[in-house]
Amino acid sequence: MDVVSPELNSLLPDEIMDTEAIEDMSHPQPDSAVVQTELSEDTPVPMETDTPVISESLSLCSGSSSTEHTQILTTSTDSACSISAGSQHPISIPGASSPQLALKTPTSTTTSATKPTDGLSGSAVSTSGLQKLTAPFTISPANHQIILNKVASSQATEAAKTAGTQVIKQEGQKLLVTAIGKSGQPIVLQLPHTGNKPGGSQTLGEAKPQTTQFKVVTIGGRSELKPVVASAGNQLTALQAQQLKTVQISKKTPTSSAAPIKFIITKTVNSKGLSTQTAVSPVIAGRVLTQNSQLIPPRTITLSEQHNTSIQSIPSKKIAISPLKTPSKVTVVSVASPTSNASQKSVTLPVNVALGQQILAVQQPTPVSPVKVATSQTTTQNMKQVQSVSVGGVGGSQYKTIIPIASQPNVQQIQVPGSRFHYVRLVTATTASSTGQPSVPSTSTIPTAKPMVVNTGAVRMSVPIVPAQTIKQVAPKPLTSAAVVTTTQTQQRLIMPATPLPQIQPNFTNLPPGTVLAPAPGGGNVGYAIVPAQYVTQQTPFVSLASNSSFQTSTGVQSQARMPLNGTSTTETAPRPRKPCNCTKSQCLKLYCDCFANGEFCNNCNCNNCFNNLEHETERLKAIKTCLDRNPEAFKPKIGKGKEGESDRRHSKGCNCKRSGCLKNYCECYEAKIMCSSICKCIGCKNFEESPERKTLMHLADAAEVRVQQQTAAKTKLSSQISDLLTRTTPVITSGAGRLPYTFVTKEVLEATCECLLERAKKAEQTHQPRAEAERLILEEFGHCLMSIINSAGKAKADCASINC
DNA sequence: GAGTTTGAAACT
DNA sequence: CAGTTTCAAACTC
Repeated sequence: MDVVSPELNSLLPDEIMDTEAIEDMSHPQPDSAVVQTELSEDTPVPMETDTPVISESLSLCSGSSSTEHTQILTTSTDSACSISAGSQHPISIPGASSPQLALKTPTSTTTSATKPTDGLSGSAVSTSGLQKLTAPFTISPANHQIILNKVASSQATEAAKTAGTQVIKQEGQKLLVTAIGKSGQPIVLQLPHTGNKPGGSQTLGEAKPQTTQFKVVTIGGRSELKPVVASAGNQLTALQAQQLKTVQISKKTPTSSAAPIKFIITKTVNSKGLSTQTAVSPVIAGRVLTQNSQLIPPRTITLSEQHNTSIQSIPSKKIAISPLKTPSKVTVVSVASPTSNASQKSVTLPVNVALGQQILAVQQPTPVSPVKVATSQTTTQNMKQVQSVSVGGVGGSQYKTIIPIASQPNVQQIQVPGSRFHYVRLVTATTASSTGQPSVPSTSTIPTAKPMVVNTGAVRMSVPIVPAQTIKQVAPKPLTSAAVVTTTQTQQRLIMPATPLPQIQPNFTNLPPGTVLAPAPGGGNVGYAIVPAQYVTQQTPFVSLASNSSFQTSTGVQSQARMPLNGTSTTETAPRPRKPCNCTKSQCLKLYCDCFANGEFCNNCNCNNCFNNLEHETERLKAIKTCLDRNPEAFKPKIGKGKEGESDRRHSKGCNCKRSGCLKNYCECYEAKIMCSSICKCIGCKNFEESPERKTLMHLADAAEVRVQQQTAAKTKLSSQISDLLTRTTPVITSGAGRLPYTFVTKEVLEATCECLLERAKKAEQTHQPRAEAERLILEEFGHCLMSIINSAGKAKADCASINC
């Protein structure tokens, strides 16, 4: 069930990691169920919960009962990893009954939870030979927190540090678990299954490994398949600004041991973001390992949180995942399940988790029910179920899709021209015979494609990162789309980072697309690849795969991807054709390079000394880190959501044009076809709503576009006519008895046709027709000639047939 | 296609 | 943070 390797966890940026363990329950409880959490034996773990969001939702709240082992644990170093109070954290797990498990912080409607006296207290305990949570903890519903160190004093903290223990401290309305453990020492929290205590929190009972378990918080540590594991790596302390908070949620279905459901939700929380950053972009990575049983209803897990700390002042508002808040959206899609068969690989997304502005869509093998993504919009919006995964770049918005990769299959990195991101194809090197040729009619071949086979051997997921030298880059031709190829194998490989760079802690949300997150070593067999949603939407029939015929495309993602997003059809989100770069000095490792800036590998570019490829993965990663250090938003789309009342889209930083009047493509605003906003620092800007120059340009551009469209339509029509002609004549020619001679279009016929065309041209010239009109007339005449030829051919065939009869 | 202009990115 | 330099794309001829 591991999702992110410790190494990668260390690389994860500060904004996203919020470790929350959520375990899907085999027997979902009704509303207002109390989630029973246990850190260890006799050690109750308070659960911050709240009222249920909707019916069929299981609320993990202190005032509710639950049979599930659920734990929300945040480990971070000096950072405030929090489950925002006042915000909902609904989690819905697709299932047959479609129950939803909702994690919410107490709202104003939850009176019981707001009573400080309702809090639980106890001692955090951890075993398994790992570090223990020795600090006492307390559930403080009033603060919407779980306080493990009830003595949340500096002395306690220092003592905990000295003891090398983990301290969960209270900080405002945040659930904070400070990982101060020894470096590399994982914190293991065992959450034995216990019964529910409806109506309030309760002391946790004995641990029951056989029951549902949670795997919580793996930071730097190697998470094993233990009930609850919380580990803190020393890498976290390397950058205080970047903290990790990881929650891994696993479920064991009592009814089906073979179908455990495990969720891993990771999010880094930037301590700075608590105060200043407005665009905390948590990343949720979830996966349903083996939820193959048809008896298990798909469930949707939806997590919502307020990602903007400034909103914390708003009490008990359901904030959430507002795609509108930022253009970035991360979709986590579980591509395949180890036990799923071919049919199961397709289509449905069993679990969709929307957290913050990201959507977690964990693909489920079972196509039983439609995927639901519960997204709670801003404060005025409650949970909103939408189709999952249908994400796509809109107007520069960047949507990332994290696809948990089924184990075993190799990963092929696919460069799709025109796309902002890299695509990762999962292939199974050992199942070539089973997978067969992709079901994609390859209208375009990829002779130059370099299929990247990441090591054909069985590679355990304990190998967090595939060495760069073991992979090759796929370079499909333009107009081709890559496909995520999934197999039923149990292992997988990943692309990036190809070289472990523990010292690098890139912002996970800002990781360039194409990054494949490695699962935690030894922890599981699933990985996550950040794949642009565009990729999903670009699943076109003419997807051309590499020469390796063993690859098999996953149609499931395709179908999902075609779903419109925000009312925008996939056709509207068609990626712009990426132009090849021409970098000469930057080695394509600086943001000067559009390829690099877009998170793409250079492909079919004209650059010199390019390092933006897998062969220079190390340098590339360093460059990414450098860029992120310089600007954490470096890889985020520049065109984001504007403030209310302003245009929907605006440049995140604004332009600084001085001489172009912001009416040339030098201006990033104009290039993005948006008007300059108040944040622009441009001089002599003419790119505003009422600008006559802008209107003129717009009109000209529109006229040009219309003309291009007309020409394209004419060409298309002509091509179609010619194609139709060929299809109608070819059978005649090659149909044996009814065969017409190839010489049907004789020299005389050609000459006559040319004469007709010339005559039409002369007439057009004599009548002083415009050139375009003349061309149209000539083409029209040509069409008539063709039709005459066709008709004659048909008559000849009929005559021939009559003679034969 | 070469040269110029431009503004973002990088650097100091 | 401001000024300067570098860089590659956009643009012009």
